[in-house]
Amino acid sequence: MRKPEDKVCNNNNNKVKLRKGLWSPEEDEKLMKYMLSNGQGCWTDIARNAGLQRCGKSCRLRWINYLRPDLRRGAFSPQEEELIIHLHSILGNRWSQIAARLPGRTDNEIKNFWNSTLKKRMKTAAAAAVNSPSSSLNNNDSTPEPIRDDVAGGGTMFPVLHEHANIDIMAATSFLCRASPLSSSSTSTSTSMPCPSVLTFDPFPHHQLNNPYDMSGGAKFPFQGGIGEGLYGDYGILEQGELGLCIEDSMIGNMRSNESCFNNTDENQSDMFGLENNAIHLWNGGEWDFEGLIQNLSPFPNSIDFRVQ
DNA sequence: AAGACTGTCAACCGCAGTGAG
DNA sequence: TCTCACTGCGGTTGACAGTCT
Repeated sequence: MRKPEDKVCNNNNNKVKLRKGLWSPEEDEKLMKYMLSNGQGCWTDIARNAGLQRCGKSCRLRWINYLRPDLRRGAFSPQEEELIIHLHSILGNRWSQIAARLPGRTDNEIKNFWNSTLKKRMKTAAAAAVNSPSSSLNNNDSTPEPIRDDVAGGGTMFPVLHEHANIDIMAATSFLCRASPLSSSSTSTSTSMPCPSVLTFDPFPHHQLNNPYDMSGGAKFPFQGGIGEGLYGDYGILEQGELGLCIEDSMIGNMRSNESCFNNTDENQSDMFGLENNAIHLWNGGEWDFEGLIQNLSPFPNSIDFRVQ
């Protein structure tokens, strides 16, 4: 925690000493009273009108992260933990978006929780999975080991398999499945390594989510830029320009599966998709892109069977 | 008991996006 | 079109608390 300190700032041409550091109960009370009676507005004005020697930015942060009446305080529930893990596997470090799906929780809170607790837990779980005797990665079979980013190094939770000329979709999906720390159906956080009955993986690494794929001029290779972190669950979220690809794990053995590929071209919204009865269900009306997928999967085993549901 | 180490979390910083003038 | 203020976001810092040695 920072000690309160004063800083001389030029605020509206007036030399005003702005306080920094921890908020005192008196400051909290001033801000709370002002916000409850006047509501949200320009934070610079709020800071001034509430009689606080704080910058607007500091007031905003204090209100959002601590004073807001609708904040849910206390430890994260197991359900919340699982949701955070799941959402992070989809959204990456987009804490505000994750927080938006957890009522009463702030992005700062979730970020802290992730960095202090969940990241370590996931790393441990992933290491255990890789070191597991049952892991194919330790087997001396002929399956080439996918190249992966380290969990910490990549800043992401799950292994990232990069596109390489000889990447093997079978090995990749198998790897993701075995390395997955989460069950697709479990409702409780688990550190065991169940193999999900349905494996969904996101072909795009999280760091590319802000750079939606350019779908102009034909579909892009869905693994372009790397096979990304897995979406371990029975639903997911597609942002604009993202393709989704789902493979039913139980069919990996003979490389025949119920597959779908779609992309979301709506810049204003995310698409939820889910799996049910081996079919992909898409809400909000994403645009299917089977031709592109099939075309772009041509370098891969042709025994994969894609069907429109 | 005390110092070292580690975890937690509030708050700051810098950057990017946006809108008004 | 440009500038500037404001807002929101993610990364980082640093103080305190708890645990370990």
